[in-house]
Amino acid sequence: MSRSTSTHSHSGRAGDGAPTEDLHVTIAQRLRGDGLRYTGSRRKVVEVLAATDRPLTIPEILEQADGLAQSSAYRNLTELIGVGVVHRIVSGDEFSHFELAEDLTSHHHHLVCTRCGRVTDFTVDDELEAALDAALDAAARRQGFEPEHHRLDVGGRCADCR
Amino acid sequence: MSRSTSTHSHSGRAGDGAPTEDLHVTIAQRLRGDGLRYTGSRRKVVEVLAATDRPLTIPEILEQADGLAQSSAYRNLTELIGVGVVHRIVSGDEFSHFELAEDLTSHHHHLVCTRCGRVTDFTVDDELEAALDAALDAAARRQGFEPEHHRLDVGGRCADCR
DNA sequence: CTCAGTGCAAAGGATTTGCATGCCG
DNA sequence: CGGCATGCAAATCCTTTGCACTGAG
Repeated sequence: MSRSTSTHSHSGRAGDGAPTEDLHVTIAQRLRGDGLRYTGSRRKVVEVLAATDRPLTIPEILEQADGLAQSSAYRNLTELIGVGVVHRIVSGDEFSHFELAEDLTSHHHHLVCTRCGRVTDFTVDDELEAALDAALDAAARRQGFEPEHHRLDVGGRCADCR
Repeated sequence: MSRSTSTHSHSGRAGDGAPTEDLHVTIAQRLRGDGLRYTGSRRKVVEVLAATDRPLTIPEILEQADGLAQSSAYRNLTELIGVGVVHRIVSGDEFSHFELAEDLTSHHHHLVCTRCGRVTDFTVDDELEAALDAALDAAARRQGFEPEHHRLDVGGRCADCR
């Protein structure tokens, strides 16, 4: 839960200095809670994900995590997903995209380019989000469904592919 | 493209009699427009999808399309998707789910069970849907993104898996 | 020391594709 | 008849897994 107290909402850059150090502390704790270690590889993966403002694919992650084996990347991500630190996005037929879990960043949605597959984040007005949440909850329960989260993707052409 | 002028929105059941006959006419036309044929296999696939009220997987489709080869089912679905008659849903790691395109049915969203993978349809209030649509459009364009459609999925536990 | 983590290579599994044949128009 | 459609089997390709070794506590 711990809504990260990070001063800035991880605008884009970062991933190095100390501003996000508490992020790593939080993650280390969650992993430890499951008897897992926050190794250099895992931290590197997290740093790569934290340094960008959009979900990344395995190839993109490996590109920045010098020397990390592909299988290790997949395994690390699986563990991180297991402790709720990372979220996986499946969008299309290509590679899956990975991002830090929303409770480590903030609730947002995705713009998925139907041409190049690129995924970008975006948010909607809080008020609308609340109304949406309430409506979804009601509609789901009406069918005996217990809602846990919602995912809102907008498909279309990104600025580069228009 | 071509906002179909189909009169009714095909409620749910059906798939046999004549009430949905114009659905097949529409589909046949779209296929023909691309030099493709509306064969028995393809019609069968469409009938299976039209006869249910939720997206189906390839195994589920094959179960009802007696004798159809798996590769043909995939190929038929690919062609049908190509002419905008069928839509593919990727939700998780398992099989993809397929459903008739929204302009042949009606705009709706999905409840995806995180345990058994089952996908069910649901809709939200028209007013909220309109507000949502406007907000998404604005947010997308703000990033130079040309929105084409939106997909709203709610993850959670279905009635059987609670 | 002990056990989780890692790399490498092989296995898995949903989906795609090559090829010869069947069938609609 | 000509070309799309279909089956079957083999190939793809992202992702997972087996195994032996390395490393952190």
